[in-house]
Amino acid sequence: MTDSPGAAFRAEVAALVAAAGAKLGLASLPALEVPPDPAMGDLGLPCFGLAKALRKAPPAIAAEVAAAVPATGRSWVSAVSAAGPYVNFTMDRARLAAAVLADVEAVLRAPTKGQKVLLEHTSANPNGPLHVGRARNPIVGDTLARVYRAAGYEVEAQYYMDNLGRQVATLAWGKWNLDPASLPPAARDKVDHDLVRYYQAAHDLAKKDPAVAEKIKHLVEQLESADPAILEKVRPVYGSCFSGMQETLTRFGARYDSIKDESDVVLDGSVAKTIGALKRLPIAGVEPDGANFLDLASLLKGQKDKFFFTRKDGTSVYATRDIAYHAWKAEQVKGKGRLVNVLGEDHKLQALQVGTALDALHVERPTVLFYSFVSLPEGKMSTRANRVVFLDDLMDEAAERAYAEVKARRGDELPEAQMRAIAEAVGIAAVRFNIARIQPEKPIEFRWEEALSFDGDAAPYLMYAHARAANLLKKAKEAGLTSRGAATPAAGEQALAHAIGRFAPTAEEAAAQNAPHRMAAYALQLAAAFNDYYRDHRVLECEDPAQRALRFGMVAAAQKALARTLGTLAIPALDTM
RNA sequence: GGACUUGUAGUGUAGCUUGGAUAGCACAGAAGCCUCCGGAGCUUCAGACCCGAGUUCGAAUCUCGGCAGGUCCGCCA
Repeated sequence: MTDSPGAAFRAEVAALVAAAGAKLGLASLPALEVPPDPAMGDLGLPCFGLAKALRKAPPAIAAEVAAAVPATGRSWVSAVSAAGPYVNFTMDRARLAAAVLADVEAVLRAPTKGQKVLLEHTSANPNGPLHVGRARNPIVGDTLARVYRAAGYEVEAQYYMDNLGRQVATLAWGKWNLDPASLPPAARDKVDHDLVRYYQAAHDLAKKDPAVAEKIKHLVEQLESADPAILEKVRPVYGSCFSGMQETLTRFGARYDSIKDESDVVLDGSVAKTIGALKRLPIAGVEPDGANFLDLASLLKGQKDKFFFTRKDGTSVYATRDIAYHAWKAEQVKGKGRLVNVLGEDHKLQALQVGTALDALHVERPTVLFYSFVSLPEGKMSTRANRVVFLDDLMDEAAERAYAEVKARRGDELPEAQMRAIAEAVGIAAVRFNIARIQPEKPIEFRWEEALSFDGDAAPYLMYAHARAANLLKKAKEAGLTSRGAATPAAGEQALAHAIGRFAPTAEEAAAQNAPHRMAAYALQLAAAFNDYYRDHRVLECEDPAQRALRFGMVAAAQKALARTLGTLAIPALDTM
């Protein structure tokens, strides 16, 4: 697999700089950086750090280094120049533009990594509808999965079904024992909204009535031991709740490749095995009442030092089963990949405990991407306090507002059904993008106007750029245009090609840093680059056939690049909107 | 109280990992651009690194201390 043009260029510059450094007798060289203005070059070497060793002013050093760069071995480097204290290297952009024109798919393709990424995200308890506070998990997780794929990894996106434990037990007990007539009406006619009423009522009842609390506790115990009979009895309840949640996630564009039940790791003996292994660790200890713990005082600073992995009766806690689950996951990718988790910041301590335990067991720990909460101006989202925005409602509202926009613009030319379909795509993409573009560790205060914004740095801007390209291509094809016999790419083509060429490197960087929001930033840059080109280069009206073919080819390449980029963000690439 | 995390124009953000050349983008504001390949677009103007020390030739970026917001500190999940 050949390197993308950007990677090949960087490697070449590194080799040239190393050769120049050797000629001047320099042991170490500063890191390359990207100049602020592309007119200066594509990579620059700052010479400040060399001033002390050489006892010369940085600009003089830059001139010397530039002169020492060998003239041979230049394939992607078209110019080397000293600019003040920097040595700048310019990429052969005509060659890049030619590569984009010849085979844009090859330019967009990141080299296959031959590595698998098992990526766990969302994994919400199946006891009620998803709200916007939780929605950041599928957005970050699903986008990251798509970015990893674009970066050349094989990805399995997994949902960990927490089907043991109190939440499911409470839901099931409520469903079996409560009279629907005694419950408040469901917020909407959808199974997860219907079922959450039983969960809430049972939860409230357990707080007031010790007998109910005892019954639920007993059910939890039966579940934790993964009693098959009980499991089969509970499964239809949480299963139908999950089907409602899945409907929401599917509409939201989030896809899973697999679902792993928590009960599996109990049934297959992993949990028992994990408990045994943990007990044998040097840092393991036992309380007088029989509860087992790991003493993490020497490993975690300032946190709770005792991490309990069994109760006094010897049963496992959630975190113990999580360790067993991760040991199982590690086995799945052993020697051929790695684990990535997307978790809310409230799981930080728990992830630290699980990770530390995995280290002690010599099992590869996952890398974890934490996101901060989406809260309301009034405070943290809470269903019980009636301070919550459901994802279903947000998507409805987004689609409704988008419909108003489509209707205003295209009302007299498009059929109703098509306008509805466009509105659905635009509205949901806007909601996703408005969160996806923000660095995960930044807290977000939810405001309807911002979540639903269609202006500026937003999904409709990206979708519009693609629709423009697609529409233009359609007309060009009808006019019989092709990209054969194209003229030589000039500055305009080179600028657009440069933006297109950044796709694969951006995906690789975003994957390496677990930073899906970088893909969103890139998408805005690519769309802006296309809009610049579109503004300055008429295609259909171009008189010169060679120029026209060149422009057609560039727009065709840009359309493909935009479609690929939108795909990593789960934004539909519409041909018309 | 402790640990972790965030603080960038009026507002929302990028850049911080790997310190460097005019801190990028958008909304709102001001002024413009369709005899148009769709104006959900484009051009111009104005406006910001929480405070204070330190390290460095150089700090939005690294370190320390404040201040402010968020999260966590269950033999719950």
